[in-house]
Amino acid sequence: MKKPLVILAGPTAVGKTKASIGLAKAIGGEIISADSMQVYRYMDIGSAKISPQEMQGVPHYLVDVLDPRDEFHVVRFQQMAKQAMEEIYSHGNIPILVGGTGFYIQSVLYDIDFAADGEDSAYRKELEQLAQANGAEYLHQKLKEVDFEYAAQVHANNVKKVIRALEFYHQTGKKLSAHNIEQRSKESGYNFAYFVLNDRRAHLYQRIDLRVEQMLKDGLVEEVTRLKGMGYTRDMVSMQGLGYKEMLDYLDGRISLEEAVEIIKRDTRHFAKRQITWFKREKDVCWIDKSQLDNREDLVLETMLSVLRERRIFPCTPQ
RNA sequence: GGCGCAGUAGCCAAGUGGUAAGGCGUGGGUCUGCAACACCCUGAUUCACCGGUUCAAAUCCGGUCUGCGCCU
Repeated sequence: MKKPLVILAGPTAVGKTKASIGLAKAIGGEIISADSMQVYRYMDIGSAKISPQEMQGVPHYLVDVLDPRDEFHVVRFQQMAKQAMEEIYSHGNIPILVGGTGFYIQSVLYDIDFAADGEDSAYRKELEQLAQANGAEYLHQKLKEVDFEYAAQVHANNVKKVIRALEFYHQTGKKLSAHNIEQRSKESGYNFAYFVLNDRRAHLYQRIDLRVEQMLKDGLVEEVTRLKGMGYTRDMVSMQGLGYKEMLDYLDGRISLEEAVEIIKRDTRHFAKRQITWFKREKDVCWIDKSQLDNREDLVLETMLSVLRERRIFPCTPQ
């Protein structure tokens, strides 16, 4: 019997957090954050982290658990999320995965096997230097020799991905392209419902702008100043988050505050667009368009509950 | 009213006789260990309008309109 799993995803600033609380309370769920920034401590404003009051007693996992110095990536997320799910199941509750990082969600939903053991930083560095010295084409050519199919898929300019594919081959002796095909064909081991909360593009963009303004009022500059003072620097994954890297640029005098704010707004819009693109090709997704529900939270919740009942993830309580 | 300068895609903008660079935005997409990352694709049958010169005009000439500046 497959275990139940509820997913609530969507682009940044649609209102996932708010919807997630109502949902959790309605079905007796506990929330696992699928967010690459809210895991970090001290990064509250810029990551739009849920506050303890907002949680309203609903248990949350993977929020505030890492130091900004720590590395965070899919594999780590997958491990931590699975562990949290075990705990939630042991309580007899339903885990709700809430967040906007599609890749992270996919990693647990389909239990993707990332194979190999960790990264080979020495080898990576070597490849990076090769790319630097001989150009991206050169590295892409090398990839062609070991994994023609993957090389055909990935653009030579996408050095990061080319390096990973080469590293994968270096570590496992297998082609990443073959591995991907294998993983892609997997069926989910969960009885799941995958909701994607969405809104009209123009309205979403408007919300993003407003939210960035609000972050400023809430003290984003002060937050980043504090982080900088604690010794966190831009080469850390955490400091590459939206709103953080731009504020560091401002604090270092590279750009004005106005420029930083404009860049944050623009890049957040770009980000939201990319998120939507991701969810569009995800299969078995249930889209919930807020604009078609008059932006009413009760209707959003009711829509989700009816799907859950239909799939028998959340049993209809006998009247 | 007179003189001068300007008018090129949603915005910025190159091009000054040979068949419309580029950037930004927008839209679409890729992604299987950095994913709030990285990367790819994406507009002008036409250069304010009308007419003329020329084999050929965004580019030259005349007129009209609009904006800006100066003068009266």
